[in-house]
Amino acid sequence: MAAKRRAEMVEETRAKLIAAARKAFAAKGYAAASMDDLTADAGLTRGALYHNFGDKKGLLQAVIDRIDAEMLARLRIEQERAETAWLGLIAEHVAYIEMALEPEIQRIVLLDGPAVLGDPSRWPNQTACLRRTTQAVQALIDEGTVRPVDAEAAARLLNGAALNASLWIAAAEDPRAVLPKAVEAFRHLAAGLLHSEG
Amino acid sequence: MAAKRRAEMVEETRAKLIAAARKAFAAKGYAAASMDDLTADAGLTRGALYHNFGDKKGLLQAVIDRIDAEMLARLRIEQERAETAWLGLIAEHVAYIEMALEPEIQRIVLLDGPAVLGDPSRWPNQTACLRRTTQAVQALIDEGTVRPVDAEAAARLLNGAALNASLWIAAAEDPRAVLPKAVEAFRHLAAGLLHSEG
DNA sequence: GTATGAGCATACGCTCCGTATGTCAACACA
DNA sequence: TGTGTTGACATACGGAGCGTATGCTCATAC
Repeated sequence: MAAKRRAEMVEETRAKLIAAARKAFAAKGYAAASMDDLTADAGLTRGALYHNFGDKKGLLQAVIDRIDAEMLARLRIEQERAETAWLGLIAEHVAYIEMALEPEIQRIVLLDGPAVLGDPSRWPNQTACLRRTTQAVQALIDEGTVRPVDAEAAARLLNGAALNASLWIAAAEDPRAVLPKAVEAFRHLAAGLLHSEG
Repeated sequence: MAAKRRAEMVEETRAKLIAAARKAFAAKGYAAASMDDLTADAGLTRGALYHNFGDKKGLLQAVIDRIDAEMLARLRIEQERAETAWLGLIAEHVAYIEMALEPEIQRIVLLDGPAVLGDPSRWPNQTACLRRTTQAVQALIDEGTVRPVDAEAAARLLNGAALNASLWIAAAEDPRAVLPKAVEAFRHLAAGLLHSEG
């Protein structure tokens, strides 16, 4: 048990810090979360934090990267379940809307992330979710299902619509009641990208 | 010139503070903007600030209210120019996309605002822009132009799509080049709300 | 076995926010 | 016109938080 490898120790402390930060950022928001508190909560001090992540923003970036990876995995599952590529795209965004209902994702990834780190498309990780949507749209264009629009533009708009749907739902008194309304409206909007079948 | 009314003096200091805050928030972001600096820039001290706006968040709220009012006025103009209500809705959102290109609006209203004050739909002012869109959509549904979806849902999604389009454009290397792509994609998306004409 | 450096803790200074207190001018009223 | 009162703002103070500089400890290399 004792005498662990150095690399293992480091990975362990990094994981502990990310986990503690994730909890603190979700609960209090990035600005109100104290580095002293969250490091102590992980059984460490700010020294470990600055050594591993450089500064507070670096820690936020690490937390977001981790959450983004988890989101990507869940989207992949939704997409693979669908019968067609188009239905897969829709299913992904419905899943995106539902995921954004989770306070953790909303607060950290959708609110504080852009405010602190700038636009997601500039992040090092580039938001794997967005890349994935862009590729999916491009594939649908290539197969002739979707109008020949700019794939990245369409992806950004779809993600934006889904995102705001989530923010709206989350702020509603009864989130579960407005969710179907948002999903329906999203389906109609997305259908605008299809070729009109005359 | 001298011996102004008390009410005038107050309104003047409030205006000076809002103007200075607007500049500082846009340039450095809300978190990095120092209250000492921006009040000094307005020829005042933090005393005036806390007396008039309660705290830093109150000042941000006041700044956003002011910008929001200006945005609303510009949207109104765009809408009134259009020939039909539907085209007016499109024109408004195109204008919204273009407005969101301005760093001031992006930084203050779209990034820091939601992160600091929470979801816009919960703001006291309730984002006049959003209310306006909702009403416009409802009117289009009533006149039979738009499918019978939930008006607020559609409004949120449209605004969200436009917002993300703006963020994307602003982060692009050549904003003016991708703007038409975003506008085109938006038109297609929005068309999904129309009744399919068989 | 020792030297070296990584990994983390401790200590310090600086900035900044919010509040409590003080001061002065404008208004009300006699 | 003189005085009390209150609003508007400045000044002073305390506390918290971030980032850096420094110190300690142990694993790895040779």
